[in-house]
Amino acid sequence: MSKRALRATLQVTKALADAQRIRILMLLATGELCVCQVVEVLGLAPSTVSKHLSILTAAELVEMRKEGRWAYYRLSASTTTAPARPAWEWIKAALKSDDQILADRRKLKAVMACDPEELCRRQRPRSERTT
Amino acid sequence: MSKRALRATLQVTKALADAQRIRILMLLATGELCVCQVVEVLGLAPSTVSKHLSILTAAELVEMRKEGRWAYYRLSASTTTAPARPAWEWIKAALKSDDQILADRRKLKAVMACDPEELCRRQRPRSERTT
DNA sequence: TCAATATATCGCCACATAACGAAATGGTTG
DNA sequence: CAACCATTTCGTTATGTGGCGATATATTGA
Repeated sequence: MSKRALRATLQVTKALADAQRIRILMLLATGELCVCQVVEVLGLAPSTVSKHLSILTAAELVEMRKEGRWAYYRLSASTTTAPARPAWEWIKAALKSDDQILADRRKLKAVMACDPEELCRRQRPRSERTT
Repeated sequence: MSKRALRATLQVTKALADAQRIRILMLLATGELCVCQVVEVLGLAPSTVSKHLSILTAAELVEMRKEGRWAYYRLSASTTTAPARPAWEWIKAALKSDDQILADRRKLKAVMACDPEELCRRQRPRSERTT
């Protein structure tokens, strides 16, 4: 935390400077989620969500756990405990009653109701009809 | 703090997601400065610095005071006291011993030694020779 | 009023970045 | 092994943003 602190700090602030990534963090605040669940709530392409998650991971705001074909993401220990925590607490508090965030949470509840298998099936490209 | 909190929050995180703006905030942490002093330390064009300051002002991280032709900027009350404060405290602490930031502080000390009039004279375009 | 001047705004250019679809990857299951 | 599948990586495109110089604005002082 001496030479290149600015670089590291900017990686975090840049990660936080995007609406979709904030939405993802707020979703993960409710607990661990797999990629397809985030995709379903945000309504973005899987590749896009994956990119956002990799940016959050690089900034150490988020951690990943692989289980078979599924990837589960959660807030990292450093987000909830380490130096960056105050920043995160501020954002979390500020957005507690934001319309978009509340809508996301409602949608998440619905998404959590059906299992990931079903979600992924729905997200598959339409071009897979018959061969 | 209910409907458009995300928009407001993003304005702050985006303002913090740029190296030059962080450098400016860290300079202002030492006290009020006028534009030409910031220009001298950062080594950027006055118009560029002015833009950065307006972005910081829009995010309410910084406040301005005009005195004659000079504009003096300082950290805003909301930066140092309001909700965003934890985020700022985190950044300030993280960059306390960053090389770039330390270099800026050293340069600022030199810049503070001569008065603004002199700084502005040096910053004027060379094309003003004779008519 | 007019010239000088500190800062702000505007127009432009170069580069960064978010989004997507297509293809690659790594893992599971038949 | 081969088909399948969730996720990631890659290539492309559209938009956003930082930088500068030129110009505009507002203030001082002659």
